[in-house]
Amino acid sequence: MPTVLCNCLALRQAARRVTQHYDHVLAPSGLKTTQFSVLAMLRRYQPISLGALAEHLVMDRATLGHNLRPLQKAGWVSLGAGADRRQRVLTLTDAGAALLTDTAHLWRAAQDGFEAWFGAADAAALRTDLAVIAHMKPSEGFISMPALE
Amino acid sequence: MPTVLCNCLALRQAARRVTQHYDHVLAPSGLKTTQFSVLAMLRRYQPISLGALAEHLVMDRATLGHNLRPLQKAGWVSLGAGADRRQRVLTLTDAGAALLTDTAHLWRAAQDGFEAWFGAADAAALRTDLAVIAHMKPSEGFISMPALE
DNA sequence: GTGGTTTACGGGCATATGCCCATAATAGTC
DNA sequence: GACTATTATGGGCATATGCCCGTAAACCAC
Repeated sequence: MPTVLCNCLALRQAARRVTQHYDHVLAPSGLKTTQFSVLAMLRRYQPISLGALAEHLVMDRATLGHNLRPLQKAGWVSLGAGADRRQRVLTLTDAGAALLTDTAHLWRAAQDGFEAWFGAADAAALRTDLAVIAHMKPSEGFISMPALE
Repeated sequence: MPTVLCNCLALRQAARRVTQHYDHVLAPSGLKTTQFSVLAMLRRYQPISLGALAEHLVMDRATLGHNLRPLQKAGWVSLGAGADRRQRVLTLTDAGAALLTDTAHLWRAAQDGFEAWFGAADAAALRTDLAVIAHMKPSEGFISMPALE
């Protein structure tokens, strides 16, 4: 088993492999894993601003903005105006909600397939570790810009 | 601590966050984390074909082909012809090797910064898990295309 | 209420990721 | 040796990722 020393490379490699698996299983729905994640998170928190949803997704605001483009074009997501006229409030359209419901069993299959191989308990423990990493803050000691400049 | 149920989303979120950290620290070198990984892996295995290097990186061949473009343009990587005229044999140029040497301390700083926060032993254990995931094969029971089609 | 600061987005740029298909070369078969 | 199958790569397409900068709105003094 080849292991790499770099924590970042190890994470990216694993993410690539697992994304391939989920993408394959989700393919019949026409959704990619990232898109499914956006829609699922949106369903949970709608109505919500672009920035707030990006935080939930641990994603750059601009990235989410770009990723929403195909979802709007497909008619799954609606961008309305919020009370604050700077904000754009996101909601799931009926078509988006229906698609999410229809795709749930595919996600379940991908999730079950992975956990059957890796172990459900191991997967849960791993997710906990990953959540800690995903939500770390520089103020907690994680140094993004060390004394190198 | 918000945790997500989806293993894939958890992995991608953590990968995004950690990539940001490494990218920030590597920024003075002009290299992104992915580019550093490609150059480092190439140094270790050169001379090597595109396909073989892609396997080491757990990356799609076409993706590596695209990622090599800016590295060639910058003069860090050289593509020569191999014994098999289908193959393109990759080697690190002198400039590429020098850049890698000069950037090593930045990668070390990023690595140390992460491990100081997450714990070196925990990070090593996590990398082991991630390596298992990155190198899983469908034949080992990981079902990429389940009985859904 | 004017002016400076912060916040929220969008556009542009570059890279990252991976699929599909086409092309070219090798290998295998008879 | 010709035909087929496999392998290695490149080009095109679409999405993913995140930076920077500009614009507009809200907030915050005073």
